[in-house]
Amino acid sequence: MSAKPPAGSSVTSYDVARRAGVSQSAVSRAFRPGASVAPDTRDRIMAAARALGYAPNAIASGLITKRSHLAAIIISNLTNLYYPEVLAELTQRLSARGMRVLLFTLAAESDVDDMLDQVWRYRVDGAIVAARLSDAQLAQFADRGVPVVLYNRIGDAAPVASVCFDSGSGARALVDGLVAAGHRDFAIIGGPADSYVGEERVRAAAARLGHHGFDARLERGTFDHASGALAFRTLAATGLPDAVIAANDVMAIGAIDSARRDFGLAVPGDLSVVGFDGVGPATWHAYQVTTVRQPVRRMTDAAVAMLMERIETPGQTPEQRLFAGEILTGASARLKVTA
Amino acid sequence: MSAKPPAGSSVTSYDVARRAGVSQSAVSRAFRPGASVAPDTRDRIMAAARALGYAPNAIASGLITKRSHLAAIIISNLTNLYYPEVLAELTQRLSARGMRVLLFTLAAESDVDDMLDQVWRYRVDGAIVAARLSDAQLAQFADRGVPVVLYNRIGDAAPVASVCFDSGSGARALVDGLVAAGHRDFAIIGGPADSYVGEERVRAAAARLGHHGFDARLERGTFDHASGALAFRTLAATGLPDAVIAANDVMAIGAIDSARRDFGLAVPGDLSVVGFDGVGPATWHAYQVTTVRQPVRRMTDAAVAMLMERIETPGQTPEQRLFAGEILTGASARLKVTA
DNA sequence: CTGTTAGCGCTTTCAA
DNA sequence: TTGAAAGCGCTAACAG
Repeated sequence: MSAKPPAGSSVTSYDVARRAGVSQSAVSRAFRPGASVAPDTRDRIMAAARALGYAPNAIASGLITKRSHLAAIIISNLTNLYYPEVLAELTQRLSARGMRVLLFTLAAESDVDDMLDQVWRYRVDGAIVAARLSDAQLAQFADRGVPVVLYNRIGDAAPVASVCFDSGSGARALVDGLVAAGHRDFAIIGGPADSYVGEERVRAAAARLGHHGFDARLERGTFDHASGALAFRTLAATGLPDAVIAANDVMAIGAIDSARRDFGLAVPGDLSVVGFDGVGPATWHAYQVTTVRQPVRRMTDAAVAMLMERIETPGQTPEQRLFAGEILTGASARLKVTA
Repeated sequence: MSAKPPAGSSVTSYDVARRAGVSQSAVSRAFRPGASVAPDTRDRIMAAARALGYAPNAIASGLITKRSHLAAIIISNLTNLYYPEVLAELTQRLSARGMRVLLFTLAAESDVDDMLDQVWRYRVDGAIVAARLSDAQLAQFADRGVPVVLYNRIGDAAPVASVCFDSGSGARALVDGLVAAGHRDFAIIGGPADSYVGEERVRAAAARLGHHGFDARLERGTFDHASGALAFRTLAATGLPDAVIAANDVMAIGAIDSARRDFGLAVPGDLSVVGFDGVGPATWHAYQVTTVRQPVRRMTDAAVAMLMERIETPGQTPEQRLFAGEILTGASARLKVTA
C-alpha cells in the first residue's frame, strides 16, 4: 500500500520532485497526458507519487488554467421522482468527460441569488439548469461567459441553449388515442402554472382536444401524489370525467388512487388516466400508467454534449434540442391507437 | 443591474481595489466577515464590487486557506427511491453551513479508485459516504486527514464516524406484531449480502423470529421492484408464506404486486407484507405498506453536524450515532401491536 | 526532454 | 485601520 504521507499537510509536486530527483515542472508534466516526458522519467515520478500518495491539486491548477473542471448542476426539486435518474445520468456523463459536479438544490424558501453567487465563486466551467431562474438570473451566465444548458426549460427573454422533451407530440398521440376509444368527458390535471413542461403538456392536450371538438376542464397540482388525488376530487365535484390527462405520472397515480378509493371507479373500466414521464412506479402492477416516456439517456447525453461543446468552443449559437417520447401502453386507459 | 464585467476574463480583487481607490488587501478584508475594515471603506468596496460583478474566487482562496468549503457526497445508487431525499437534505444542510457539495455517484461498472482520486484532487474538506467502500479505501480518508462520516454504513476494520438507522428495533417490533397477529409461515426478502442495512434487517428479523420459535425462508433481491417480485415468486415455489418481511419498501411493493397478480392473493387478507424506509410510494393507496420509517431529517442533520465538527476540530473520536425508526401502520399487514 | 522562471487570485503577517 | 509583500501549489512559456 501507499506509504504514510507527511502526516498533516498534503503532499505537493515539490515533494514528489525531490523524491524522484527531478524538477517540479517535470512532475507537473508527468501528470498531463500528452506532455513531453521521457518514459523512464515518468515512471520514476509516478513511483514517487504513489509512494507519497500524491494527487495533483485541482484547486491550484484551476487557478492558473482557468478551467476548474467543475460543472454546476442546479435542480429545483430532487424529490420529484423524475429527477434522480436525470441527476445520476448527468453526473456519470460529466464524470466520463473529466468534469466534476457541483450540486445545487433549491429548497422552496431558498434564495436563488445566494446560490448563484456561490456558482460564480467556484468558477464553474459551465452549468446545467433544471430549475426556474428569472431572465435576469439567466442573463448573468451570458454576462459572465459561463456556458449554460437548460434542461426541460427554455430561455424566455434571450435564447439559451436547451434540451427539452417535446411533450406536444406525445400529448397529441395520447389525446388521439383517447378520443378514438370513445371518451367524451375530458379533464386535465396540470402542473404549477410556471412550469414549462407542465404548461406545454396542458396546452398541447387542450389544443388537440379542441381540434377534435372537445374541451376539457383543468385543475392544477404540484406534480406530487397528493395534489393529483386532490385535483381529481375537485374535478369530480363538478361531475366525473371519463378521461384524465395528468401532467406527470405521479399525479396520474394520485388521480387513480382517488378515483378508486374515493369514488369506487374502475380504472380503466370507468375512467381512463394517462400521464407523462415514464418513471419507475408508473409501471408497477397496481397502476400501469399509460404514459409518454422521456428519453432520459438521450436527453442527458445531449445536454452534456452541448455543454462541453460550449465550454470548449465559446460563442456557439443557442441551439435548442427537442426530444420526442415514446408511448408506453399501460393498463390505466382505454386507448385506440390509430396507426 | 450590474455593469458588464471586462468582457472575457473574470473580475479580480485588483479591479475592485482600483475602482474603490483602496489596496487589494482591503478588498479581501471587506469580504471576510469580522475583518477590520472601516464601515465606509467597506461600503465603497462593496459598491465597486457590485458594479463590476465581482465574486471572490473560491478556488484562489482555497489554495491559501487550505479550506475548499467543498464536501464530497458519495452515493452508490441514486435510483434507490430512498436516496434522493437524503441527498436533497444533505445538500441543503451543508449549504446552510457554508459548504458546497461535490457529488460523486457510483455506476455499477465505475472504478471507485478513480473516483477517490478525484476526491483527493479537489481537496475536499470532508466527505459523507453512502456507498460501499473497501476498508483500504476508507483508510485513505484517515491517512489523508479528510474527515468522513458514513451514512447507513459502518467501518468494519477501523472505527469510522457514522450515522445509521437502527433497523433492529423496528424489525423486532414488526416481527412481534406479525407473530401476535397469528402468522406462522414467514419469509424474508433480503438485500444484497454486502449491504449493511439490508443484512441488519435480515439478521434482526430472523433472530426475533427465532426468539418466538419460528424460522423463516430467505430470498435475496437488489432493493428494486422487480427483484422483490421475483423473490416472492421464488419463495412461493416452495409454498406460500403468510407473512413476508422485505428489507425495503420497494421490494415489499414488488412482492405485493407479485402476490396479487401471480397468485391471486389478497393483501393483507391472505398475506401480510412489511417493509423498511417509509418512502413516498409506500403510502400510496394501492400498497399502503406497513413499514419502519427512517428519520431522514434527524439523520442527515446528525451526519452534517458530525462532519462539520470533525472538519473544525480534527481528531475527534469515531462516534457512531444510531437512530430508531417509527412504525408506520399501513394496510399491507395484519399486525397486532403489543403496546 | 528537462529545468528555470514568472505568475494565477487570493490571504495573511507585518509595518505604518 | 490600511498597504506592501510574501507566498499557497500549480502551469506554461522559454531556454538549454
